[in-house]
Amino acid sequence: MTIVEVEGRILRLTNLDKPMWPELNLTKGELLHYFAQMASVVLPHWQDRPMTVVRYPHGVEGPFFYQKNCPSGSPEWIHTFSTGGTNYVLVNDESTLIWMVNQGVIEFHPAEFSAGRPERASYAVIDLDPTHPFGFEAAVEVALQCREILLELGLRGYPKTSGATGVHIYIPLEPQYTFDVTLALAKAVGVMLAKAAPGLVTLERLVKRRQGVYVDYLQNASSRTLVGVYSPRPTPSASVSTPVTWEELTRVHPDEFTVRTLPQRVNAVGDLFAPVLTDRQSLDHLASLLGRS
DNA sequence: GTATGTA
DNA sequence: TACATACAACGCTGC
DNA sequence: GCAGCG
Ligand SMILES: [Mn+2]
Ligand SMILES: [Mn+2]
Repeated sequence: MTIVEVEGRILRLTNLDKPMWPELNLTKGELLHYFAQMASVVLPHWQDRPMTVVRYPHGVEGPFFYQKNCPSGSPEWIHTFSTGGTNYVLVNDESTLIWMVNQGVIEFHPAEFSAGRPERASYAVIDLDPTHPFGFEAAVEVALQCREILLELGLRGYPKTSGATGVHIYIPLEPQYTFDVTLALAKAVGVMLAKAAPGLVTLERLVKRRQGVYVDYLQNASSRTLVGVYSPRPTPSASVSTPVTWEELTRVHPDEFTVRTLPQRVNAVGDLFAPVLTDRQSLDHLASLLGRS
């Protein structure tokens, strides 16, 4: 056991040599180091967002479980937010982040709203999920189409890899729109994509009938979460959900962005998702499109 | 990974 | 003391 | 009504 001090708080870190990705010999200690390096970039994106996490106490090859409620026995300085009978952790500082990673958390899924305004979405999201044998390249093709459609609608979107084979496009918004509005927007974009690229894009909800890149517009709901930006994934490569520019989207592969490579990249290119925090857009000019659906 | 319940 | 168990569910959709 | 979905 190792005692560290983070932001003046004493943390007991356990099993630092435990392999979280045994195949890569990537330990919990190294994962903690990743988050220590990334904290200043990650925390603004997760601030005040009720957090769902996925824990792998024995590494990615072992069993996992989702966690929404702040567990009993957590430090008293952990901030929480209660809604609908669930007491969520707010990952608002580095000490909370480090404490959670020591608990075996690998995936962080922040809510799409802020605790301060739980009825209003911070962004709409276009979640592109390719089915087998379609892959990341197909998702990218749809993402680029999506960029054009959004621009025609007068909107700017910001892409990131999901860390698996998909792409997430965030459309940051003025915090005044409810989730029925963001759902209507994503659905309208999905319909336009399906029209522009039939055979490649699908809105089929039944997995066994689905073929192509699924536009998962139903992710736009207050009860839904998406893997957060800069969150690791329990993949063989220890990939990370990573913001990319539209220009590089066509020449990257999600497995090149990992727990081991991301700190260097962020030092080089900065936080490409920073605009998601500042470029808050209006949907008022789309009232007729989003009116009723 | 840790708290809690039960034998 | 030892061992088992919990740790998320919500709301919509298509049949 | 209920299974399927993420
Ligand atoms: Mn996805
Ligand atoms: Mn999805």
